[in-house]
Amino acid sequence: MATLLIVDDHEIIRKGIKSVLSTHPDIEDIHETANGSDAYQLMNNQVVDLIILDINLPGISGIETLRKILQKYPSQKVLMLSMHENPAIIHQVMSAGAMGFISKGEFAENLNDAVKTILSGKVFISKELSDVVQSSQSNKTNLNILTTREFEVLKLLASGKTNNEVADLLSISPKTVANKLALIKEKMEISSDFELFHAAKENNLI
Amino acid sequence: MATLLIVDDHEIIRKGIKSVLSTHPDIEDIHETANGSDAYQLMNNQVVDLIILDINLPGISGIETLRKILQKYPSQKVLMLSMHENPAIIHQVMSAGAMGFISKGEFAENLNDAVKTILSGKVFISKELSDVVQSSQSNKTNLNILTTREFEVLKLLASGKTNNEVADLLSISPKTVANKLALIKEKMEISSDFELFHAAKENNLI
DNA sequence: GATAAAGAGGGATTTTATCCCGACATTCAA
DNA sequence: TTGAATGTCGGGATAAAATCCCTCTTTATC
Repeated sequence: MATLLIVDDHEIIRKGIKSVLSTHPDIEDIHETANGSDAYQLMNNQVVDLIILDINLPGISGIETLRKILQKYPSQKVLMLSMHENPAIIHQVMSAGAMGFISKGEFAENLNDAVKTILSGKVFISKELSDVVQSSQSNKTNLNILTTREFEVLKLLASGKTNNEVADLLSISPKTVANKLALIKEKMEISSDFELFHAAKENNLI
Repeated sequence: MATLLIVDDHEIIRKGIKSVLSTHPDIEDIHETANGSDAYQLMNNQVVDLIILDINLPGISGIETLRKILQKYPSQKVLMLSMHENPAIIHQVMSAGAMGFISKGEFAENLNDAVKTILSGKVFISKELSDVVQSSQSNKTNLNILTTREFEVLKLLASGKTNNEVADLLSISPKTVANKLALIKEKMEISSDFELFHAAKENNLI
């Protein structure tokens, strides 16, 4: 028998998860919290076999929470849950030590499988998602390839600043900003501002 | 006793809704579909007292679905459901004839109230959200103030087209496109492209 | 018929974008 | 330790886009 902890700020999702898991035979107790700090708190006096952790949490993000928890409890099993299916993020959470990733779209079908797989000590990612991650490893649409300075420029631009404002903030010439932006676009294989915006958003820069 | 129809592409959400409503005494039957067309289909041979309709649906959007349904069944009670709390969208769905709006954040607390209120023939919006809508009526960050042509231009630009491409598509001068864009930004009180993309995305233009 | 609002676009100027280049610093391996 | 590679910063030139202001036509609306 296993103990679970569900961390998600939407009660509706928590109820949905519980409802899906209600048919699962091996679960004896399900705790829930609405945010990362509460989850971290709860773990002081409660051992759980598996944490189902949403990525988009208010306050401390799901990924930060994951890191914090694994730092203190390295063997803690965590299944990450996200609304979106962003390859870079999936890669990020798996590298950080999560035992599984599941998107809300495939949730209902795969959750019981995922829980069972992870409880038995194995990693769970649905075939569809692992394909997505695989194919994204080759292309350049992730931000890892950007230098720190490029990243900085992108972050400021993505937050709505103009070239000139960014130039002022970083004390460099507007010309440099424009040049960096061009380089960023080239590296990320992006042509329109729109795609750039999208990428920035996907990577939680905004 | 009432019959319900839940329309949401995420099974997890549908289960959550059902779970929350399980304590509701007046509901006898709950149907569910994953998209708008299925919902529309189902209504041919099934009368439901209330539809709980997600705004972000694959294919035909929730708002379009709402319009289509109300056109055929003008007295159909519909409670709209959204992940976000965008004043412009709330205003839009309520104007379109929805009987209520509820965001996934406040879902668990307010759903039973909302269902009860709407079934009794009254409109439901939580106090928090009605305040939000109220205060947004004064500022210009919604798209209702755009003319149809401006809207068209914005949609094309937001989809990643350049000024010149948009000009070609609409058979107008690139100059006009630029002028319209400036006007759009002014009306929406937006300075950067990124904010514009943001607004476009919030309003489901992308 | 007058007034207002929407659509289209010219003129001039500033800001960005694009591409290509050079200067300088750091890092890393031969 | 000396290249080679890479990162950072920007100039030059040209093209595209944005910005602000103004004119003109069409279409409602009163």
